[in-house]
Amino acid sequence: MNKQLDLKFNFNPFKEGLNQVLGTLEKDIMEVLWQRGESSVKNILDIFSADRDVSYSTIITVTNRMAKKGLLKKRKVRKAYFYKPTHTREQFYELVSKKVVEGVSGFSLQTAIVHFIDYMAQIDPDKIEYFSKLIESKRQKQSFTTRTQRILNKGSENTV
Amino acid sequence: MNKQLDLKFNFNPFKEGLNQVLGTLEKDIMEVLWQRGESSVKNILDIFSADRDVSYSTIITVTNRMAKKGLLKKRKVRKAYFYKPTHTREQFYELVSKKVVEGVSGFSLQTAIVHFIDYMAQIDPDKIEYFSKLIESKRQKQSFTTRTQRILNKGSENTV
DNA sequence: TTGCATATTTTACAATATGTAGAATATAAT
DNA sequence: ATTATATTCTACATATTGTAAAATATGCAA
Repeated sequence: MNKQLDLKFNFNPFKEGLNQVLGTLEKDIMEVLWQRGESSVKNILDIFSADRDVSYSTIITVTNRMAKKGLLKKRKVRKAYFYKPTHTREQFYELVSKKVVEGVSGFSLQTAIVHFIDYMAQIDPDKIEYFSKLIESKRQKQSFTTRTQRILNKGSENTV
Repeated sequence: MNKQLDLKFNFNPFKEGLNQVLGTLEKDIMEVLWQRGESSVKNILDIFSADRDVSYSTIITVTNRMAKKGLLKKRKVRKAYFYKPTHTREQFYELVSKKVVEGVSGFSLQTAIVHFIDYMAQIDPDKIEYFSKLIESKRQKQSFTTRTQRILNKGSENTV
């Protein structure tokens, strides 16, 4: 079915950015792959060597685990495997964001609403405008849908 | 300072309700304590015995870990310790919700907004109304603040 | 004060997640 | 066939959560 559903992750709200979802090494590998595109372990290691000191087998272990988790796809080329992200950076952010928003909304919608607006107002007041517009369009669609359904229902009632 | 900040947790959006934040046993213990109020390990065990089969020392281990994590407070009475939640159920939901909303907003505000509204529209269309009102009040406060600040700034400019 | 009932602490094992890497094994190319 | 390279296997460390036996402490009753 949907590949996105294969992806499992935890969200740590006490960390920052991608580290809310990925381990430190996982994140660094992901970044390399998003920037460079499909790469071998060697490739990844070459880019790391500058700043990090991590062994070949460590990278393999982690990339394989990431593949198992649905983060990466493997492709064999000669001797070596090449890895590439299952999703683009944008898709990934989408996925995570969506799942967490749904999660926290399911957890406590009322509270989530309030904190969400608070956060926006505090961090990015301009977003409130954008938000209002989005809401308006949703409301319009909804009332349209509602009206449509009412009509349709009446129609079927009449028919029955 | 703020006790709430002592609380650390992970959020698993693939689980449901309190299990998004707590382990299964942790959650069950928390539920008992919220319902019964401060209780001893014995008390907790008595309530469990009906459905669960878990040992005394297991409960102790877990309650102590929960105390260490900031979920519970211990109080010695005679031989035994009594535990009670650091936060009420409502406070706890507040806390978690807030932290996760802030977390996911920091992760990707734009995306979070969209999915948030989508979720509301889909699950609880009426919430959109409530939401709009909240937004409106925020906008009002903001524009008031902005106006006030503009005036204040002008004042200081004039003064300087 | 001694001993029992009760409670805690200590210790430890299991599973899962993540970081780490040596050793053994496979494989491609010369 | 040998060598360089890559993978797989195995394993250890830390962290979280569930689990509990064994050892130890403690309060009370006789």
